[in-house]
Amino acid sequence: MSPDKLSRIDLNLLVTLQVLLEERNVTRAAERLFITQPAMSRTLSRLRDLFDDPLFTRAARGLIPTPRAEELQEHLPDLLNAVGNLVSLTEFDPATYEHTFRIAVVEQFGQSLFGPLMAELQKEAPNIVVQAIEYTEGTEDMLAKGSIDFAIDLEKTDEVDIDFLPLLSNQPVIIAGSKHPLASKKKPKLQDLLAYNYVRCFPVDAIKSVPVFDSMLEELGEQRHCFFHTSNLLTALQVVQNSDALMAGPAFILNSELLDKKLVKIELPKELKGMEKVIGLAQHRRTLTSQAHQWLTEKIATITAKHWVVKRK
DNA sequence: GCGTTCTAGGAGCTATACGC
DNA sequence: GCGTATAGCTCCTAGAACGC
Repeated sequence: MSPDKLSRIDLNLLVTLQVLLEERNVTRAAERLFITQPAMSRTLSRLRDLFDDPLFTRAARGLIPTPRAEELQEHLPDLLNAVGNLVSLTEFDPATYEHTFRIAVVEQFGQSLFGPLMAELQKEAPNIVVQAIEYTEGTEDMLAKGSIDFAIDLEKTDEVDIDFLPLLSNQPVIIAGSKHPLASKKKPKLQDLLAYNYVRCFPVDAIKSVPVFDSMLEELGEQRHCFFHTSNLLTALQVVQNSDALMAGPAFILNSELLDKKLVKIELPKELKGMEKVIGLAQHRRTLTSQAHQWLTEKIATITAKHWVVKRK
């Protein structure tokens, strides 16, 4: 049935039909619903128009349902219960809540987020499913259209319908192989860093988005040469480990177990120190009042505050 | 744009006719 | 006689029209 036809159906008609089917008597059905017998008779008339069926035939005592009415009687209780549940469903309970959340995230961040997040969800909200979507150029549009729920974003958008919750300030770190010439240099200069190739670990499709390190260099009128692009952190670290290339990433990447002794952190030159970018959680405004989204937002904020702090220097 | 008035339609009421 | 259907009425509400 089309939505316009559906909109013409008065839900009260179905409630009345249910009572009529139970009582099989117009007068008693009217008493149960606190209306007069003629009013109930008129409602029955409207029900007959709606279903294009007499629904009941008169008998010496009360009414006898037609086959169509008996058929409706099989479905009405479940239907009315479902409507009742829909209306009264106001309390969010993570233990029973069923939903699939889609979160767009740059993999470097996803590495440190989804492990602890899913561990908590498994315990507290076992019916919630999370789909991690790779951050791309179209992520903002997807957020606006509702095809994703959240995006771990590198900067606040100008889009008025997108809410941005700051999670942490991010100062990138430079990773290199342990035998890299800069590994032992205590105070490398900016030009020292720019003399080497870089591995760009960032979504390859996000052409217009600029990694934090690149935007910092832009502010200084500099740029780096990236000779390898990948969105896969493990692959990126493998390339760094087996070449003299450098890689810039968020500071909490130092917590990653993927960083073994074959990789070291390079000191940032003084020009880059103190230049930070805020990473935040973006979501469309229409989900701000959703208890489930609020709950997950708090979880993500708590986890990032706990796990995105650098433990390893 | 906002508030007031008018109007049409829906729903319930009483009284009463009709059917089983 | 009991229960249902209908007629005619009133009341309420939403939308349109109008004036400020």
